[in-house]
Amino acid sequence: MPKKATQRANALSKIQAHLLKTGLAATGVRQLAAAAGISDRMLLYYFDDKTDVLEAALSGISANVIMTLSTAVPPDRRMSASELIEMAANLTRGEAMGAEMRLFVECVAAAARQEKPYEMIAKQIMEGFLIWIDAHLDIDDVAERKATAAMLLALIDGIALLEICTDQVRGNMAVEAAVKLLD
Amino acid sequence: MPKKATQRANALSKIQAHLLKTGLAATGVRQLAAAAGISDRMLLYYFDDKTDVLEAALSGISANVIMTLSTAVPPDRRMSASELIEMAANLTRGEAMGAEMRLFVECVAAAARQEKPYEMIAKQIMEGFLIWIDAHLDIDDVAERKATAAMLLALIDGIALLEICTDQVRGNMAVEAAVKLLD
DNA sequence: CCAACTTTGTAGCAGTTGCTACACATATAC
DNA sequence: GTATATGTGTAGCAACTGCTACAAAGTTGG
Repeated sequence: MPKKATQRANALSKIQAHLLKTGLAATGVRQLAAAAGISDRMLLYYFDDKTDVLEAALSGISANVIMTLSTAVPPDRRMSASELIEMAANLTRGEAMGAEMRLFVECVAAAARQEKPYEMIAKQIMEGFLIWIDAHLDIDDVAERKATAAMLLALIDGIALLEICTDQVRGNMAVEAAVKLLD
Repeated sequence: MPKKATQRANALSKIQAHLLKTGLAATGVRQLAAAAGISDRMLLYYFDDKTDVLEAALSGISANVIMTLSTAVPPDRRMSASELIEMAANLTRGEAMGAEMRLFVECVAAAARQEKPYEMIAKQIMEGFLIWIDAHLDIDDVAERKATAAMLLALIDGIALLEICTDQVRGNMAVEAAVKLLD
């Protein structure tokens, strides 16, 4: 059996934990290797290069995010925009996905400057989220549902941004205002 | 007369243009100096260090953003949330502030990892925006107005994020849905 | 005109970056 | 058992980072 593959997987999960905890601040090969508990030499033995590491780690996290979303709500469950925003806010702002959202914002920023592999990852999470919202929105008209989904996603992402810059209080206010308005 | 001060100011404006065009991707001292058309040696003669350069440049841009906002709408003009979101979206997504918003997102991401001086700048812009929204919202109840302002700001920022990751079409959809909903 | 001060170029340091060459070990294949 | 593939440590390279020492040139006040 290929020892390489299992050790690669092992390193990967440690690196994902590291990224979720510290964000994209420490993404040097030596720092990633240290987080995985191995030498940089071995990190680059398990992976092609730095981009390969980050791509694997982040797309794994992205998959987890989608997974978390889809297991949190039964696939056939539909709800109003008001209910949905409340549920989404609870998920994204709580322990379930708080770290992921922060990391996601950093990916989007890196995507803004066309850095690899962040562009792809940011898009992936964004699209996954959009599909999830769309699937659970209780709106028949397709165009209206898609537009509402885009708006709700913007709202969720914006609240994450708001909380990074200010505090959770302001986030609460925004969520409550949105729930009340949409109700 | 202090030649240093004027040349510092000159370098600063060129660096601001550079940042607005290329984002935070090229913020090395040599690259900033090149953007200003001077040697890195001189850049660090006009400024204390790299942080000093970025702080001066970004806080200047931040001031411009606030200025743009306040000159775009007469100070005593109040409007509904619907009108306001439409106006804000026009400003932030158009030529007036598009580049600034992208840069702002990058600052927030850098702020998320507590990098200097981005934390301060991101907060500055966010607060300025919040004040502007609050001042023009036609809602009497203070708590409700503050909550609505937070929500609208989240919406605007979220739309910026959405457009970075996907496209302007999705941004349009989100804006239209928001305007219709708030109306 | 000379001394003091401001401005500028050349060169480079010490640290980090992503990555690799080389050597050696261990395991597997025949 | 010998050859081939897989794994791992040591060392280091070339490019880059922010920053600075040194020296020379220009500018100014007396």
